[in-house]
Amino acid sequence: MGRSPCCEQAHTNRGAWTKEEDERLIAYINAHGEGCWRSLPKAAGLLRCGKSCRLRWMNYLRPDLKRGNFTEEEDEIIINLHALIGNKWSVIAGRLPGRTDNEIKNYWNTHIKRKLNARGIDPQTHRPIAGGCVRTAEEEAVASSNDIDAAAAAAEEEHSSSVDDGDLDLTISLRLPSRPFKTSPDGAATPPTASPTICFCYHLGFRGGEACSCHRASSSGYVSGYYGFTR
DNA sequence: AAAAAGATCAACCGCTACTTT
DNA sequence: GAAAGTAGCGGTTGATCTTTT
Repeated sequence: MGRSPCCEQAHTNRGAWTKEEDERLIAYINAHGEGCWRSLPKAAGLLRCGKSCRLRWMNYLRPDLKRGNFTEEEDEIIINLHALIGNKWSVIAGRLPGRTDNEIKNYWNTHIKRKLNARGIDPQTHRPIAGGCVRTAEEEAVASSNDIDAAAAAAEEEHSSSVDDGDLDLTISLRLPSRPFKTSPDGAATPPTASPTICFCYHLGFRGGEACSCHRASSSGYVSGYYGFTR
């Protein structure tokens, strides 16, 4: 599918934003609200692409942003959530009011990775470094689910003790194919079309505890992951 | 004081998911 | 159902700042 460029490269400014550009963007959004980023630059009189405007607003100009160092409490929340859901920076940011996904991503790469390494923990797997033993695929799968449970429990404990707006709840279900793979004349096996899935339903502390969005299953993936939230 | 190395973070790029036609 | 348009996400880059030699 073809995509048109998000902006006319030749007629847009790039690089650092000037004070005047910031002021224009703030004034425009204060007057008209967020929305339709593509047409915003023209309407606001900015020589920027919509993407750039959105990023600038979301990460630096929004009035509800919290600047300054991360607290120990925030560190632990980030670590626990990362153990649970991986590099879902926007989801993690959603649990830290005033923090942005970009800020958390940068903080993770510059501080927390090192912090975990210093603790002897692999930042990607959240397992002790220098394990040494080799697991089979089945053992790996079981171990992974146990790790997720542990991370969920840790995150829930952390969350309930430090964040005042809800509980963390993790639900994991596994759905295996109820029908066998089809075999084509050339011998190639193809999955059944009834979209068998392994469904991960994460509910990260949103009041109401709505069930996951499994009904929105990806049509392309045999294995799918979901995390659906409500406030 | 100057240069080099390392750390930080704002911004861009490419992609995917979602929505509309 | 397919194509096109848009918003948002995550990875990466590069400019700038800070620390070390």
